[in-house]
Amino acid sequence: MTPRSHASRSITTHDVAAHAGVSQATVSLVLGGNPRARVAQATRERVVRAARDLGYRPNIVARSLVRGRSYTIGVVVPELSNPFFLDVVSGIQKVAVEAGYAVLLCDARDTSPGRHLEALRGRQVDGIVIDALGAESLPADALDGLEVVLVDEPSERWPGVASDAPGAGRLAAEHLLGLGHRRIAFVGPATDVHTFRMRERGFVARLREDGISLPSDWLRRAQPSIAAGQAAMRALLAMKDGRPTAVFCANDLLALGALKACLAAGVRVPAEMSLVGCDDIELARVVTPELTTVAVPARELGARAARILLRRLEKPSEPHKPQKPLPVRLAVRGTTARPQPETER
Amino acid sequence: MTPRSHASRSITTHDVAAHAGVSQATVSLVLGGNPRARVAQATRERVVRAARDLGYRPNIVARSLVRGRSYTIGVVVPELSNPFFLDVVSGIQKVAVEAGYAVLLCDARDTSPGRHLEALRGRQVDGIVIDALGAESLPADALDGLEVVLVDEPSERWPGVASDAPGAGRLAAEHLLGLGHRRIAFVGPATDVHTFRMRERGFVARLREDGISLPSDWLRRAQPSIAAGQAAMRALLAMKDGRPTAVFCANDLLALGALKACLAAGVRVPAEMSLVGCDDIELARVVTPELTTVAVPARELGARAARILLRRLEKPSEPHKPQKPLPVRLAVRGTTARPQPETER
DNA sequence: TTGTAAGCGTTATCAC
DNA sequence: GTGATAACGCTTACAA
Repeated sequence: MTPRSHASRSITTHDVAAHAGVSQATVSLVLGGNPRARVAQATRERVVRAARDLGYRPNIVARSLVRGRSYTIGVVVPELSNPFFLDVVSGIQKVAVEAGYAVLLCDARDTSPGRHLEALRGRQVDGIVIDALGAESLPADALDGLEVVLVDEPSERWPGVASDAPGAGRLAAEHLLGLGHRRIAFVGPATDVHTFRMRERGFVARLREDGISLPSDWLRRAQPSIAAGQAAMRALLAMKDGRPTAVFCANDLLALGALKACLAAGVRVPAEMSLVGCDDIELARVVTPELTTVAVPARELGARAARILLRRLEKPSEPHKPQKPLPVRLAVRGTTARPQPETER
Repeated sequence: MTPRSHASRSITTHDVAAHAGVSQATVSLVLGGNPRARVAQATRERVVRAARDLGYRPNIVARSLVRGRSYTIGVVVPELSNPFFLDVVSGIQKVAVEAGYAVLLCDARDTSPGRHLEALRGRQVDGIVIDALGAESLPADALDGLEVVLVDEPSERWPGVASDAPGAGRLAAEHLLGLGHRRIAFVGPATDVHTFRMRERGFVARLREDGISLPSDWLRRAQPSIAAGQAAMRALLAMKDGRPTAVFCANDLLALGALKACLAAGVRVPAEMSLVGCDDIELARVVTPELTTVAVPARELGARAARILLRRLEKPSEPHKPQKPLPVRLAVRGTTARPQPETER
């Protein structure tokens, strides 16, 4: 006959104490995992047995209250429907869960970051990871008294991790240049996201080194979505005085949209149009032809951010030494090729 | 001079009470949102002002402890990387957040459902939504004393919501049959998921009504992933004695993989091969040609599940009246067409 | 109508 | 080593 947890009320340290014939405090000492808790071996065993027999499970809510720490962190991302952010989150989650922290996920698409932050504070989260959301532009006190780590976003106020965004742009430019392209366009998000700006900057800088500049018509702004990428590419294809032979899109979603627009318009990729994306989300290898793109280590970005956050939570004093941006690499696949020898439109 | 929250310790009801010149309990009465709290209008206003001035924010952890409810629910899904589940989750999240609940997301791919459940209990979640995960097969007591709602999974023990899975299969079969296909194959997941089994059943049943049966070679089992769909389709294409002219895949991921395999093998879609998926994830419209599929209302599924769960949390007594399965509908797009007139091979 | 006081389940500081 | 005991911030009878 195993002891039944009668679902009515759950087992507490008091129950365990009674069962083991010790005081409640002793149970807490034994089960609390406090390293410097000196308890006799015999008592310890009795307590552990009793706990196991009764199916004791510590109440984290109560622990949180007294310790003033919830062992929960919040994560705010622009939109989960972009697989890139999902990967970042998955990296965070892995590290956090292993360390005994729970993760409260917030999609800034449903609800404004400010409101998410409010809710997270109410729940006493210990810290927050913010990904590409302009933390600086939040209500000044929205982050007061909270440990914050930023992903892909610079700040002198908080620590963070980032990928090598200018490097990503350069890599894309280099690849296209190496293939022999000279008529090159860029599709970048309209939203003011630091990473995107830097990708653009690196890209343009590298082009300029080879004496190539982007006519303003060939610098399209769009929301970072598939649909917007499609629209941008349609506009590019419709240009009267010749069209580009290659396009770099600031993220894969845009590139996927651009690819779709080309195929829909009967423009062969990569024969008539080369396309380079950025992020290397799983989808990049689902489409045909597979997307040439700059791979960004999303999961690793998330994992590092989480590690930084947890370390700061454990020892708040320790100063943060800024990390080098994570390297990116070019993944050459099916959407890039040399420009056609004689195609002036 | 606005009052500063000195980051050191946050504002409590005591602070507000002192500021307003009332007792702490009164503050709780006013701010606790208790409907039957009778407080004089004047005091109420004083308290509310004080709270606002000080920037008071209720501590949900403390509230949880005393009320025995955490206002947090857990959600366990097979894998977030399948956009279908992400949609379900987003539906849940919307409803939950609006009602003041937080959501703890668990991806069963990282960690076993059993362990997730353990962690969720420790955090005193009030209830759990389990999506397509064989709740019946979990350790019997893993769900004891918890409100549980199931998505896409039958059970007499717990309430749930489901989509019309057999209907989805029938719809797919009907469409293919109507187009004139007779040589039809099926790719279904190897894992024993109820919804998938039902989709298959509905599909096969409808085929049989027209006197068509699936040769066992044409019934391929695969993990519900793009890669597996690709492999399954390759196997189908390699069949010696003629290949099917159409394939129904039990979910979109598989269909996307199948499409990719066809394009890679130079098999024209839909001219030489018709493909039907199921779920209607966003990706279905990203590929070229766009995927014909059976649309399943994922977000609505999630939203309903959450509503059922919340209702049960508010009034645990109320019996649950089983809901009708949510209807699905066919989305005819670019991957289906009449079979080629004279193609025996 | 408002204040007093008793917990909720845990941790942590003391005496014993 | 172990056991009282006092918090943690809040809700909720019950008393005033």
